[in-house]
Amino acid sequence: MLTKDEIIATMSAQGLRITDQRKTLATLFSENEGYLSPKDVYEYMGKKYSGLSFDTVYRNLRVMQDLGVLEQVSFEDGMKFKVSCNEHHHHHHMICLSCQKTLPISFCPMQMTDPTDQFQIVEHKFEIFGYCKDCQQKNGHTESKSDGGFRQTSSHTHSHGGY
Amino acid sequence: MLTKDEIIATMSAQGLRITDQRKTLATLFSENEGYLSPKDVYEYMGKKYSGLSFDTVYRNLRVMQDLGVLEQVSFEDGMKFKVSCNEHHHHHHMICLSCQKTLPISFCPMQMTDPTDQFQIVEHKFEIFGYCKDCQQKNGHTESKSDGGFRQTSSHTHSHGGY
DNA sequence: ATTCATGCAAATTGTTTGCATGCAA
DNA sequence: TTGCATGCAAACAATTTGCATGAAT
Repeated sequence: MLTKDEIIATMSAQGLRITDQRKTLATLFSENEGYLSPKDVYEYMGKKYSGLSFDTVYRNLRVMQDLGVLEQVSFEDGMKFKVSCNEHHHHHHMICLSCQKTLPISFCPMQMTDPTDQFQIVEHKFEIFGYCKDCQQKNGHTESKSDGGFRQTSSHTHSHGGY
Repeated sequence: MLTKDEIIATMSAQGLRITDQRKTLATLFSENEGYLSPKDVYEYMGKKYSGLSFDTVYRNLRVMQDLGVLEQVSFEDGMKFKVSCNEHHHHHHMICLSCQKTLPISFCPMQMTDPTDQFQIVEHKFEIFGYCKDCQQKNGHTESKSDGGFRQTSSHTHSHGGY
């Protein structure tokens, strides 16, 4: 993941001004491995900046995502942001359903071309959801399938069959 | 995919009333393999029902998704709905970036357990995006990576490397 | 006849935009 | 000092809710 300094350096290199808010944003995202909603960010920042406005949060999130220091992902309950990986090789993610931490995995199932040849493949998505070591211990998530946590999209989420 | 009659039968079996609008919804989704936004549905239905209101569309989409006859997926540009697959085995999807048609694929990359053993795996998502045969011919989508079509989430969408 | 579905209006929430002021460079 | 960043207000879009009426059972 990008560090705070890498984030700031990138923004500065692109001609953006390094305001105090943006420093705080860089810190927040570099120290938090999970996904954050605009509201999460607003509430966190609001503790430090009394007159904070939502539109500035949105603007900065947008700017940082355009710059590539943040990644934007749409979840069922809206858009969320996380700091970009700086790994330059192709990789996928394991996402914790409890703390939303994401771990990169280098395994990619997409080595083959489409066996049916029906499709011109452009891109793919492969994500694993579960509970990370920390959250397994903290919350005793040993039952699995507890529906409490959020989850990305509902596509074929209904459990037909094992994994 | 579920047929119109299967959709209606399911709704009826659950005690829902089969109104004319709901019949039309069943027809619309059973005859359309792609994802539809609430607005898409509203506009289509509006042609037939002059006084149609948006909230009824939302209510029916919600009801049908709760019943399991529709699947709801969050895209970058909002929620979309498609008729459920009635295939009961575990499977994944290839989604056309042009017409949004979805084809089931039986290949599942998730046969192995987590090699790093860091994660208690609960579920996973594997989706392939591209252009189906029809759209390749119609639109000459041979270049690939044209950014015109919609695309689900932006997670590791930035193209670093091949597949 | 009962109960649920619908339309209407309004409320809520999420997000964007225009403009004047303030601050980083 | 100059232009971008911010706060404020307002616009806009997506979605939900309360209530009275109408239709399916």
